[in-house]
Amino acid sequence: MKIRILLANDHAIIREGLRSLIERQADMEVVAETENGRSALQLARKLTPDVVLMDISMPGLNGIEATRQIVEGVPGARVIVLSMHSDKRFVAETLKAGASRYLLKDCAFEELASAIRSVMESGPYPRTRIGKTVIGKHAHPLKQDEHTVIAVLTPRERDVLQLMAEGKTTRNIASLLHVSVKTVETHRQHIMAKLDIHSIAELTKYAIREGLTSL
Amino acid sequence: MKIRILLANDHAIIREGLRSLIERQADMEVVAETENGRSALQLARKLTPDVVLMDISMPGLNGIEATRQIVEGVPGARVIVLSMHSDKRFVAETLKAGASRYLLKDCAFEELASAIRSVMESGPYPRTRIGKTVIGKHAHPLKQDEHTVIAVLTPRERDVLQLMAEGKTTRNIASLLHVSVKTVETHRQHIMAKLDIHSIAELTKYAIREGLTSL
DNA sequence: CGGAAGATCGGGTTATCCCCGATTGTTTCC
DNA sequence: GGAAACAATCGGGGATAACCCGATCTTCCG
Repeated sequence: MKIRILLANDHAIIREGLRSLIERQADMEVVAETENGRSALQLARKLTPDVVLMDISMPGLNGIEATRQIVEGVPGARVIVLSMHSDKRFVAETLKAGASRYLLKDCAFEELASAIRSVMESGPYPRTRIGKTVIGKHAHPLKQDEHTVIAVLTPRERDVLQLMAEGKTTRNIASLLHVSVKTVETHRQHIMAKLDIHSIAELTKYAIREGLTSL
Repeated sequence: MKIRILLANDHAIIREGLRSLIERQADMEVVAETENGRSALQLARKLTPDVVLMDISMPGLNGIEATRQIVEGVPGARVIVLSMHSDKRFVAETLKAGASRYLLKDCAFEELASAIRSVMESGPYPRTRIGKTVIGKHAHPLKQDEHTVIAVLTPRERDVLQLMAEGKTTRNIASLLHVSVKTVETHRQHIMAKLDIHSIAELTKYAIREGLTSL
């Protein structure tokens, strides 16, 4: 019995590409595809696929909300979200909505295929250990945030990083923290050394991902 | 003789999907694929493909600038841009950069295939009637985003902003764009003046919001 | 106690920032 | 068709900030 897959993605050519790749797998088949979240839900109810391959950004019902409703309303259906966003909050939202996996679009198809097989091996409702499973799963595409800011950076360094990511100058930060400019510079150097990030831009992105500042 | 195609797209799984679809066509073959604009240029120079299938948003050199340089530097190469942006100014910029076609990602693969064959039939430089052909193609989803980068910043300034937001230094950007450090500095000043943003951190956030770079 | 880690600062070198101006080519507009 | 505006390119030079080295002091813990 092949793994029955439903494709939900708003770009036709990407759906076709995925379908073409999936159909090369002997143990998988695409039972339907759709371009929006609402019909994804309807098709899932009607066809009860084993796996729904879901995009986040779709017109109408978005991927996260569609995931929530499919997981609740279609027994046995696992949802794998394929997204271009590596933002942690997207990931958290998606998993909270009941998705079994969260993969980035710059993963290889082989990773997707093994993710599909993997969620089939676990039961239909692997939600109890989603946290561990999935966080572990996307450890690589999210480029090693095993060591989150809290683990690696000291409290003072986090203060400095946050202010940097908010666009404050070194001098500004120094006066805000009531220390000398040199101290702030040292903190910044330590931050950059620890994270192996050597530009304000990348540091800002890191801080955003870690929730130290917002867009 | 098959049509020799170079794939440039920053998402691995989309590249694989496109490759899979293209390889089903008897008259086409994928000679190489890459995830960034700069190596697309290098590969195009080295392999002289018939068609470069280009994504707009790519790290390093973006698709528009890569298109410009490929059209100028690789005789006989036609560039077809595959984008998710239906914004008019993106289209205009892309075509001005010398692309032969501008297709949206929600087109069917069949449209892409016929576009590839079509640009092969016209000469290597069919730039004269690009306008009509392509504008007609994506006539449906045109929306004006007045407040985006496109309205305010010039193409070159967007290039610079993107590279800045990716953490490149001024010197680095200068060598990437083949201009002097002074030129990049001027662009940066213009960007900051136009946007009234005066820190790399805030500029990075702006670039992320505007889709010029990702987290 | 000894030693690691955190927070604080300084000196000197290098790079960047920011004001100015200047040239060339293209687009636009009356 | 010519003026005007814009875009892209570069340079000088002084102020500023970042970068790399090291150094002190405290705290905390085995």
